[in-house]
Amino acid sequence: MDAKDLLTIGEVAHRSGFPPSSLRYYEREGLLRTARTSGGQRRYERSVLRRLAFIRAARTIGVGLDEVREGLDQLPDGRTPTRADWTRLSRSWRGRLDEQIEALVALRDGLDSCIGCGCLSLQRCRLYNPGDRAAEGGTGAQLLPKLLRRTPAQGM
Amino acid sequence: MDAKDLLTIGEVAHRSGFPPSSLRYYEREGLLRTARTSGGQRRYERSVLRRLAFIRAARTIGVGLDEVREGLDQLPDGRTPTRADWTRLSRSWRGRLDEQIEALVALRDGLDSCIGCGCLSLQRCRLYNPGDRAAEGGTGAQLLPKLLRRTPAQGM
DNA sequence: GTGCAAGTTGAAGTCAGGTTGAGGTCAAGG
DNA sequence: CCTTGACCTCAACCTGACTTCAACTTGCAC
Repeated sequence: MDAKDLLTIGEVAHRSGFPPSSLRYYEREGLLRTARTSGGQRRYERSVLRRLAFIRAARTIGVGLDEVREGLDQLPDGRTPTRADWTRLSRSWRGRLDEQIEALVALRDGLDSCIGCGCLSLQRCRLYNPGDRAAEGGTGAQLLPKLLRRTPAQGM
Repeated sequence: MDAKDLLTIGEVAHRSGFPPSSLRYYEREGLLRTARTSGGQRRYERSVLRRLAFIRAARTIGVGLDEVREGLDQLPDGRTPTRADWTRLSRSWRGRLDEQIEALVALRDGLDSCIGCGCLSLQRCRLYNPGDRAAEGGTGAQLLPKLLRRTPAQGM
């Protein structure tokens, strides 16, 4: 924890797999805090790697940065987060993952029956017309949570 | 199939659940073709509803518009698509869905073990460090296919 | 004390998948 | 014929998560 343990942005980038631009971006967005040298360069504590690991996992399962920030904000500010702290955070995603899986399985099964029947009917097909809403409702119900839609993710 | 069977954009919007703006957008993007009245207004064949149902299902499972277009392009141009045509298209998504589910399940199981061990370690944790690449590789392997990342999707 | 890789900033650009708005036109009922 | 709601186009804007750029500064090795 001496000053000499601090990492440069390049080192953090290398060890975390996030490019420096993302690290700066996360800082701007309030997900990370950094110390600075007298000259203004960022110096990261080792613990940032854990935070970044958390962020990566969150992003991977589709948690948006806002929510990630909320999660991270719940970590104790002074002391080093304990195992229990991280566990609590992770557990909520377990539920999210379960939901996502459930939604996908339902969709797959719906697709199966569609293939079976060959219908693809607006009127009858479960997959294409989730809420049995045929030619009625306005906005069109979404079967899957928005989370599950894909993202560009052209970088990395 | 008389001229009188044609639908206005408003009717299609209502029946399909897509807002008119999306219908116009899909047309610009080459996913839909429309007839026009002498005055330039769109008139849709009834079959567009089926196409739109397909598009909705595709989008729901995270297929991008490019790929949807490719799929639709494989439909016979002259004749009405048969059951077999739609089935062939749908079947390829079945594979995609299976992949997505598999990836999520793997992720969930990884998360389970993380919660179990409370580690969340960059060095050891499967979830946070998928490729066992700890502090080595440059870009950082992605556990999930890009498809699975979420998208803003603020509209609808 | 100098060279230069690595760091800094703010502004702007990118991507998909649309939406919104202004300003104008169409079509159908009365 | 006239009104009115539905429709038209084109351009600009939106979100989220970043990346890229230009112009400049730091910090460390030699």
